[in-house]
Amino acid sequence: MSVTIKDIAKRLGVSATAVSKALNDRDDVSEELKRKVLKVAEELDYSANTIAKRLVTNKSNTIGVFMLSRRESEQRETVGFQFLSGILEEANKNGYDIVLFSTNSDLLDEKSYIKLCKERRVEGAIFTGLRLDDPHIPEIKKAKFPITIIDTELDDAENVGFITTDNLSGVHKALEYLWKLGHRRIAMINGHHQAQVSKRRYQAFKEFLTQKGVFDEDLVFYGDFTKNSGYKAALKILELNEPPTAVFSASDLMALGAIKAFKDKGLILPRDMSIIGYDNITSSEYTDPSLTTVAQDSVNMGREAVRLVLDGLDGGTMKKKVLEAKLVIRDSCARCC
Amino acid sequence: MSVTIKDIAKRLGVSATAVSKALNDRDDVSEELKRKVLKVAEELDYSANTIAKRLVTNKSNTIGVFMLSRRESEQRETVGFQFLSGILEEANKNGYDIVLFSTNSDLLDEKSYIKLCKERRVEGAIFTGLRLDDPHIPEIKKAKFPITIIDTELDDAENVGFITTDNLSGVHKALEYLWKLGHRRIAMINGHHQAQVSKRRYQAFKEFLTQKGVFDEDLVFYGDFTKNSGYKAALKILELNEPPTAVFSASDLMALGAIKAFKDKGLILPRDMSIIGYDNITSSEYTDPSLTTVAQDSVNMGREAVRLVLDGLDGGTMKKKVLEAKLVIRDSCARCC
DNA sequence: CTGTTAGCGCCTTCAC
DNA sequence: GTGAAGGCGCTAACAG
Repeated sequence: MSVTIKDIAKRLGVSATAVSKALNDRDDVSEELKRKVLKVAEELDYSANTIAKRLVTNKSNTIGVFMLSRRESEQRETVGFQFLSGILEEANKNGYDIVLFSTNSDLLDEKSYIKLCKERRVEGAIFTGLRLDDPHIPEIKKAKFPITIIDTELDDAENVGFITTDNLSGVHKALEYLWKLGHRRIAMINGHHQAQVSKRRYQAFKEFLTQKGVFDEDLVFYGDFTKNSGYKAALKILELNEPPTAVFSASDLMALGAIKAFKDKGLILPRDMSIIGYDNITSSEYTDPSLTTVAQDSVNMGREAVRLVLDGLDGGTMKKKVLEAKLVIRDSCARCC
Repeated sequence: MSVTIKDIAKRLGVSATAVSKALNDRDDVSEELKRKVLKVAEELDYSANTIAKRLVTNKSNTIGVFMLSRRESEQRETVGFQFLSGILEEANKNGYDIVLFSTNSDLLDEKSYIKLCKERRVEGAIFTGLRLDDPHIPEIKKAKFPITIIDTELDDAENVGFITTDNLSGVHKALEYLWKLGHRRIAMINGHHQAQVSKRRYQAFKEFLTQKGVFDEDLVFYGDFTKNSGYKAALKILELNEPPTAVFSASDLMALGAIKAFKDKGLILPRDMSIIGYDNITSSEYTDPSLTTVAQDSVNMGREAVRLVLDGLDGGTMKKKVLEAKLVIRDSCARCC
């Protein structure tokens, strides 16, 4: 079949062990043998069999990555890809392979995430797009290997860490900005309840405006992170007896839908309505008006997610890490009234 | 350590062989034993060791996916993610794992793509973003396992297939549309020469306009698929003594850059300039004016890429598959003059 | 420095 | 139906 260390050993008249050691550059082999082994390996076009190595060392050098809720979170096209870039970069840098899993696939319908991980003996896992109503959450909490969840914090889970951007300060920055522009009546288009960020952003929204003495529950609307749901929410906002002067959307995609709705209804933006998004997806730069939004460094979040897993592998308990959110000011907000 | 089939065997007082057969649902074991084995497996929280299985069966059930040129092809954020979605879906459906590799990582700097594949014993591979000047191409051509390259066709490579959308008809549809709107002086913003699609789209562009008798090499400009390069190309276009009335861009991202340049220079779009893109990235829907563009079904391309690999595994020679391109008409083109 | 022995967890023959 | 023996390719111990 394929070339193995035995073939190299035979060719050189030494033992397989010696070849193994030489290939792993261990210091209990002579430099000369190393050279010879490398040379013959080259000649025979030898490739190490990672699978055999993983079996015998009982180490898979693999991190499983789950990209869930693909369908409903269209914005993940941008953000999800950036996560993945960061994850890949950091994992490969540390000698780890990434095995990717997705929802909407037969594999996941039949087997649980954790089962999938165990069978492949992945050393750690990273989840994105996890919903709070996911039936596998109890199992995730009990996992015996380190897991990082992006944007969702689970309690009572020893081996589960999480990484997010600071939703509280992100939302506050956005509102502070609107406040300084003179807006006092501010609506929110929130995401669905199954995303933890929705809760966090809502809390931050409520906290800020309550402190200012102008919070109004009737100005909070709900979508599901899709563009269309943002569109619908915007229409409802316009039906209000006393519409707000500004809208804060919990995601860019919903903000884009809202912008479309406002324009369709004849509003001139940002003159007639200020709007601010969250995520800084690529498209937000190209809308008219371009969208002011709260940005997270998604590539870096991916990197950090891997680092947290790696730390967990080194024996630490899983950490929770919160990155800074940044306000990206573009053209979708105007001074009020 | 972890639970193995031996543990199950011991518990039931049978041999490991019997357990193995039962777990694999083979027909030379009694139904009763199967039931018992399954029950005990559950009790002991047994997970099959995929690694051991792969070693002994000499089958990795893995497809390697390479996402190259991340940096320079920003548009891949959208398109790349869609490819990946399709790949994942189809691979998982067929019981294959996806191992992801990326460029800009130490792993790839040290080892060749093929070496990476061989070591992991992947059964097939899929490449996206491959550049024609990639130093590993000769090695890819000689690969002993099936490979699908998205959007790039390699000659004299037995095990390498490719999948693309029909660039010829895509470009012709775009130009036909402009032609019918009365445009006769049409410029092109092409991508860099290291992408095969650039060559194909240029050929199609040249062919169409030559046939109409109005091809002008001086109206062909080059970018590198980035937004900024589109911006610069647009500026050059405006410096022409006799500027065109329409621009065909080989990518949406460059088109977006061009739109910005035209607007910055005070043109009213599409009145003063019609522009048409290629790719149908998410952002193209949100620009002002929204971008008319040639769309490819990237998710389906991903699926097809996997199917081609799977076909190759079944013994066929690698096929080349061309999907239909579709013109998505939005608001960036106007009737000429 | 090098080789011998043993075994990772599983599956495949081939007896019984 | 079931089990014993052997081995996938590699490395970890230990002995020399």
